[in-house]
Amino acid sequence: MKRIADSTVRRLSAYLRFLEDFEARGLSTISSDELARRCGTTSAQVRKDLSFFGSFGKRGLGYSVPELAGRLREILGLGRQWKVVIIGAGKIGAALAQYRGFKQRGFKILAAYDSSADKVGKTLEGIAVRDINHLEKDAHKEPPDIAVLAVPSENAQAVVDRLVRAGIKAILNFAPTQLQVPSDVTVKTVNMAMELESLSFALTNRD
Amino acid sequence: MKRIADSTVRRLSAYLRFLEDFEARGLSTISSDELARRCGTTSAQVRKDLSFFGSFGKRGLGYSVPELAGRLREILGLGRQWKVVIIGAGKIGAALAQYRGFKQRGFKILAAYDSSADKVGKTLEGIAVRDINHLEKDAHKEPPDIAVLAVPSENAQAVVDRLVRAGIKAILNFAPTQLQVPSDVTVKTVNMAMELESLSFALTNRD
DNA sequence: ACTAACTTGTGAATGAATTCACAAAGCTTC
DNA sequence: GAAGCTTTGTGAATTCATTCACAAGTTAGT
Repeated sequence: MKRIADSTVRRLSAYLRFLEDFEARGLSTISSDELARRCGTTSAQVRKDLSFFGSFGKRGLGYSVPELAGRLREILGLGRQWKVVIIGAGKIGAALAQYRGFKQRGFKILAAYDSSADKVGKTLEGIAVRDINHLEKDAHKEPPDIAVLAVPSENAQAVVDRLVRAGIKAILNFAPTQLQVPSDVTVKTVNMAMELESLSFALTNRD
Repeated sequence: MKRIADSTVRRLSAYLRFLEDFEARGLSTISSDELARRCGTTSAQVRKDLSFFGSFGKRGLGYSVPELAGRLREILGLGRQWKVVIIGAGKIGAALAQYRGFKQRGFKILAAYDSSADKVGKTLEGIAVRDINHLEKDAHKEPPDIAVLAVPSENAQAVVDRLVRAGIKAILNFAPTQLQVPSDVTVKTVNMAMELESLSFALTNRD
């Protein structure tokens, strides 16, 4: 299959979110034009994005909302349950542990890990905080698919090396640092500082 | 000035973060090649990114670390203090209030706002939680530059409309929804669900 | 002062993503 | 079943971003 751009995947995700709202309101079809308006893009873009995966619409009519939502879930790999571990039970880790979106979208949090003695053994929103040294053994018993990395920048690369050795192929990184991983491991970085600086740039350089 | 791509701005932000580390270690010059390696890009990309704003390096030698860091701060608009308000004192709002990066980068949090009676009047990490109905009056006295939006999706657009009317030109949005704003207002959206779904897609569609 | 080794800055070339534009196909009305 | 209105799917054209490649400037060694 042709390589799909990251920007395309992000839009598919936006389309799905909107379709789920739309479906809940009982509406059964939608045109690329309306979907585009609601998701901040253009109808041509919507159709091009979908065309990479097949043709799901009816000319003259539009798309069946439940069918398109189902196709998008399938494309995005949301048909199955993904197993997630959270690394780092500090402030960000704790905030993530209570984030509802994981369960809603079929992401199951297996455990959180930390190295500090005053966190290990506690629970965060029903999630056990385990000693980071149990990571490899636990991962061997029940391999996680995704690791959410919420540790200080200084430790991030060392933890990533362990995660990679433990066989993890997908990392959501909250540490504001560039991570080195082999090419079969996918990393997405969420970086508040970067977003704030983009806004600062935009405010500074507007006409 | 020529329009600068968002991807460029995000890289500048990454370069700056790295230069600050590098400077703290007492190193005084760096080549585009090393900067690129540390930030996950190429030397040509580094030089092209910088060339939009001037020429800061010395041929044969590289860049002065403190000078380049200074230029980047200037370009990114970090020379001044930006005033920030947080809208929504729920879990995400509370997590953001304690985020150190704001102060570190010169972003001053003026206040948090919420509509629920059991939050208003409390403080979050030394930040007053005020009634959302005071927003307009407060903004008139001391106009915020940036609003961080941490309210439920359902309310997000209504709040944004108020923010826009109050004169705010930059919004960092944590609600997983597409916001409508006039073209002179910049929005950056941080969307966990989208990142997770990108990872799910990558795991599902790898060769 | 000359040579060798580096490294920048930048047009030109390439590659990637978005937009255009229109034929093909579906519905509705008469 | 024909005319009129709608909307998809997709090559072609365009716009945007990255990479190439090299002249020009700098340092160091002899």
